[in-house]
Amino acid sequence: MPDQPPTRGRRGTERKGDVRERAILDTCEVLLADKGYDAMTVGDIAQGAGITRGALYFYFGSKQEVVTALVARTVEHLWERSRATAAADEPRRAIAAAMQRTVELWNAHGPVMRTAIDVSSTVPEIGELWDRTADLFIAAITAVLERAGIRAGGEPDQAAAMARVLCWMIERTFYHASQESRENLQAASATCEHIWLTSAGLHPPGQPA
Amino acid sequence: MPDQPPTRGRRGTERKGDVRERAILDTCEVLLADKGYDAMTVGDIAQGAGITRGALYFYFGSKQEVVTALVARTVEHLWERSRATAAADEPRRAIAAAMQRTVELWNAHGPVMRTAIDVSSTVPEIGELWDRTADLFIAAITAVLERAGIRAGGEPDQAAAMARVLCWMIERTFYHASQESRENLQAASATCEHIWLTSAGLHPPGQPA
DNA sequence: ATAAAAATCGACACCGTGTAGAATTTGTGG
DNA sequence: CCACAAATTCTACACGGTGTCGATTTTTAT
Repeated sequence: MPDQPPTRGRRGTERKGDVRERAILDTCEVLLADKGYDAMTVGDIAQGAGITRGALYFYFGSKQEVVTALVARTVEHLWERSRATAAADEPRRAIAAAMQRTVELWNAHGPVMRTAIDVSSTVPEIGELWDRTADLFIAAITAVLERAGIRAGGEPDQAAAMARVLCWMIERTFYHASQESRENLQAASATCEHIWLTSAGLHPPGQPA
Repeated sequence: MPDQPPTRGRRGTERKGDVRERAILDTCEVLLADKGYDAMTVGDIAQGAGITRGALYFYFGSKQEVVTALVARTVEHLWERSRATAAADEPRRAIAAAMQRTVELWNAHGPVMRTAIDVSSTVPEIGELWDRTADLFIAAITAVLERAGIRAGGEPDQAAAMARVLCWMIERTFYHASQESRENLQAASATCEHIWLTSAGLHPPGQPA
């Protein structure tokens, strides 16, 4: 069991291995951006981190585990920030804020996000991680839609169904746009926001004509 | 085997290899649904088709080529049917028809479609195939949006931008829903259609309340 | 019937993965 | 400083899947 050894004061927790582990994850992120998931070999990661394959297997049981840890580290970042602006703000403002935060995350970690999506179907752990993240988003979108009065449809959870679809729209759009350029991502985000607002029945603020 | 052995008249072009090739592709589709892309080995495909690995490599140069051919065969099916209802019909009817056709394709070949998406980033040929298909869709959606008068926005191609986003929305939603059940897919399709209509400014026909 | 083309097979080399055990470093208390 | 245990690293190996090659058998056309 990972127990806390009698840590002196506060700094006893910085084992050499912790640094290596971070180095491995960092290298992995670079390689992911560089050559992609399947082209990236365990040997590459080890070499980038300054150790041999054998040593890497001391920290992670497999290539998948490395990437899983990297994805976890990345989306965790998102979960915390998500809790902040949960369903507090005014709808239009909440939407804009959420989109902006998401754009920033994709700008900073696009390759990791894209890889997570790509391997979600083949690496169960990553799939679950991603699904949980999506559920968070869907819940947030649902909240906004309901506040805008969307129960209209026959089924009781019309808002949830729409939220799910809108979530996938954003995911997939960001997936593609983040591959092109930051400008593209920003523009795509605006388009998504527009459709989201329209679907919620909220007219875009400064709409000419 | 339902084959015409008499090479009389016109049927001389039915080489034995053509049958095998189809058998390989069929087996591949079954295995894709059964164990997924990476779990599926070239040996598995060969065995399912009743030949050895070595023989399979006479027809296809690699596992990727097999899957590429399978994807091509599947989406080709779509291109033809797409040309029929190009931009002819009345908007609302055109949308409904397109969605229904797409639902049917995903019901019949869900695993192939999902695999195509999954490996699009790692198998360039499949990526191109899929992008071309998406472009077809985007063009069709753009046509509908413009007919509904969507140039409103500042940029000249607001309709195209929205169409792209809507296309990805449908793709991703179908990807997930087709994994669950036919009912789910049908329901998801309805939700997508609703958002599409709303984005086009066309009120859904039988809307209560 | 026969020769070219088409199709099939078995064996081999290559590469990446994951494991095992030995060897080395690091931290700690006597 | 020394010894000992835990943490860390290395080298070597076995396994499985891929793709290639040359030999061999089956089809097909004449």
